[in-house]
Amino acid sequence: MNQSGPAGQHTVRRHNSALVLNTIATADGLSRASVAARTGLTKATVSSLVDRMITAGLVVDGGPEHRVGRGRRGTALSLSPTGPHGLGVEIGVDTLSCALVDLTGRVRVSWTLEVEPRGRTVEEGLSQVADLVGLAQAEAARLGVSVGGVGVAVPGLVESSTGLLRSAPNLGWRDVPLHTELRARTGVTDRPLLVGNEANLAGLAELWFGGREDRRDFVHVSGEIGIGAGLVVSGELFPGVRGFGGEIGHLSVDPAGPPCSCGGRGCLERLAGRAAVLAAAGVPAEPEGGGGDGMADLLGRLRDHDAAALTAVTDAGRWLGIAMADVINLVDIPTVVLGGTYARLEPWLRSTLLAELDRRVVSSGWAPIAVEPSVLGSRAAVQGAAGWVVRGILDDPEPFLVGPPT
Amino acid sequence: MNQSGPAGQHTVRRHNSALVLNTIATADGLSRASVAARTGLTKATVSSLVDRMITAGLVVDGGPEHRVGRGRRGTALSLSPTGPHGLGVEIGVDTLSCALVDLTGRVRVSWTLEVEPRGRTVEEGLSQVADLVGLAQAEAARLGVSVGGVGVAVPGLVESSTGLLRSAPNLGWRDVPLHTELRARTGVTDRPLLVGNEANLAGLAELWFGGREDRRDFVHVSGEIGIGAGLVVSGELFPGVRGFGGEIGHLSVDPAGPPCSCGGRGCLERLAGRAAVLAAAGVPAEPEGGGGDGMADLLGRLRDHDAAALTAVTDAGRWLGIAMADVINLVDIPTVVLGGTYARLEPWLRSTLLAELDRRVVSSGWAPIAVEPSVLGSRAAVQGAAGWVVRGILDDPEPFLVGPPT
DNA sequence: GCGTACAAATTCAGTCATCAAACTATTTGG
DNA sequence: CCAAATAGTTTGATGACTGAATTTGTACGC
Repeated sequence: MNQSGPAGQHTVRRHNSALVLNTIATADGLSRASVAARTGLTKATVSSLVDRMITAGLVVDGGPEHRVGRGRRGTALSLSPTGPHGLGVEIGVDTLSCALVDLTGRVRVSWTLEVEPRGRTVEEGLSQVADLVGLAQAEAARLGVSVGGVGVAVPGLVESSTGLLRSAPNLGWRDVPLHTELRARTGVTDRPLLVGNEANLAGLAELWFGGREDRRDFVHVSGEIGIGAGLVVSGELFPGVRGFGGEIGHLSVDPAGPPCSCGGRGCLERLAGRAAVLAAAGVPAEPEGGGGDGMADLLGRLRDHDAAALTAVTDAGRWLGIAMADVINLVDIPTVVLGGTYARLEPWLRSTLLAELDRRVVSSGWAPIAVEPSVLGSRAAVQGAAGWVVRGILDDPEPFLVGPPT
Repeated sequence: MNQSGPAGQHTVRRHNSALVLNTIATADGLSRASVAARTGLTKATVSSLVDRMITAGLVVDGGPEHRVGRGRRGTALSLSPTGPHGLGVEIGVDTLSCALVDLTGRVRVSWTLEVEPRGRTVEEGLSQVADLVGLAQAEAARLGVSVGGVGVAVPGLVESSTGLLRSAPNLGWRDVPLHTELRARTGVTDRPLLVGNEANLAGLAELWFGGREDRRDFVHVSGEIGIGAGLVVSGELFPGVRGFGGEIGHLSVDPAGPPCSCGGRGCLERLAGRAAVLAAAGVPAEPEGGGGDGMADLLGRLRDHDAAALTAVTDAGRWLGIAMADVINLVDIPTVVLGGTYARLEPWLRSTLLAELDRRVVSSGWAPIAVEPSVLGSRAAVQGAAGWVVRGILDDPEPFLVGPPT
């Protein structure tokens, strides 16, 4: 049983509102009649629901549609570009990013701040985030749109029930009550403020904005400084019980391998993480303070067929393959999407990765596994964070639909 | 969006019926008033719903409750022991089991047939199953109860959308359309006939009948001939996209380890499976045709503090720990339940297993992991299969609640 | 140029499940 | 023996959907 409460007519309304709004979202420009046909609701019901959404400013009633044949033309419905926006923030290791995204998923404005990497105190970090949110809210006001909520992406383990950041090794943060702190500092108290893991949100961004409406099941691997993953199943994130899911960085791919900072041995991150790959390829170490772009260097070497670079990357593909095989055997997902750094390395990783998958995945015989590079760039996580808010609205628009004055 | 269809009043009824029935199921002997209080529904609504369930024979109106204090006594409601039963079947390697389970989860009758291990053709196997189902149906008729559906547990990969058994190495079966075949052979066409993986169903059995109503999140490891797992999250099985989830038998715990029949190297099953542990402990090989009980032998040696046996089992615990750490890092589950063979070995496995978990699980620092032996015996999978049917009824009783004649 | 066929959208009565509140039934405490 | 408390039923109101009829708008045929 879905431990949910009692249902009443309002529940029906809620459900159908979401259904109609999502239908409009996935197929822009539908008429009321087509929405009715697609959803199985009556034209009358759809009209009633759509009217409320129009008065609430979530949907706009465009001009008449273009269609051949006789009969009256329907009016094209679309998500309102001036409806509530999602505000996404990403707390990166050396950047702080922010984006305003409208209901259709389009990025309206985005900022990226270079910040002092590491060594930042929690206090500094939080006030920087609060400032940025304030800036974005001002911008939203200038654009004349409201902010429907704030989503925050963090490179660490976030307890979903409390919004507590348990551990973010790359930031050097531990046990920071992000949700409470940011509510207080940003003054966002009457709208959702969501905090989530950066890799998970990047996965969701890929789902929503990656142009793969057909693919509703995949693992999105995002290799930035650490390695994380987002498991997307049936078009929804699978975050695990407390929200710590998808932590593939410390899957043990070689129990006899080199020791890792986490205490284990032969962790994926230690063997196929950015630092490990660059080192194995012989790329000079990146200075701690940022600046040097080892990845560009590596890509150059790969294009020049540098032997060490090629070996380093194909080896990484092998380790990644072992880890992904584990993931697929465990949660049975047919597609691997390579994001972050791995997206750019995909051409060179691909063959060894696929070879390991074919060999190790129990179901590979009759259900081949697809490997694809992500189409989103480094902004995936911010977009995911903002999109999270937008999704929340589309999936439950009821709070925005004030009762009609009648 | 939960790609579900339109909602109407009937949807509300459905939801609330399930809610009320589940409330009665989890707390036997409640009165209508208490159900109303717990669910948040009105007394009037609860009365109306309960009445339908009583006329449908799902619920019985017991005598007045015993309670101190003033006020009228309520009438105790319980699940009807003569309501529809779940019929579970387990196709094992050398056994064929079957059980009739009532709505409360009690096993009413159960059979176990020893059958020729392996070498059985699909044809033979299927007709044996059909015969057994026929037998059980006859018994149900004799008891005067109806069969609400049939659940079948198989040691192999079952595609959940089609009920196709893709592969069952230990049976030697491949690509058997179990669902269609069994529908045809058993004549069960108007009631659900569900086919699922044995390890997954054992996990569900642990959830429903293991007396752990509080624990709604765990991995259940069942080590019989092969090693499988059931991931239970928020009180529901997580079967993966196509139903092949939980295949931990071929997680690679040692990439440089011995080759496995699956083509990989150092698979968990190869290192910590029953055969491997027995061999490492120096227990004489079990004859192919069954008979010898190597496990009893092993347990004897363990109690006698036999060095080889102890090392074999603690090593297995270590391998299992590596695999479980991967599982937990990936899907973030706080509890490991050891079922099947491992339940009996738990006292000896425990410490090395826990040690690996503590070391490798990223979240172990602030969220300790519990390890517990299963309380269910070898009948777990059959019970799970039967319980699956019962759950289906409790979670959607509507089909059984014929409209009142009024 | 005009009527007819056709499709979109709205209107309105009907249905149905919930709720709130009043009412009946039962039991205890004073 | 009555007042207070609790269980369960009855009744009318509310709200959301449906289905059919109606209105509005567009194109095609003559």
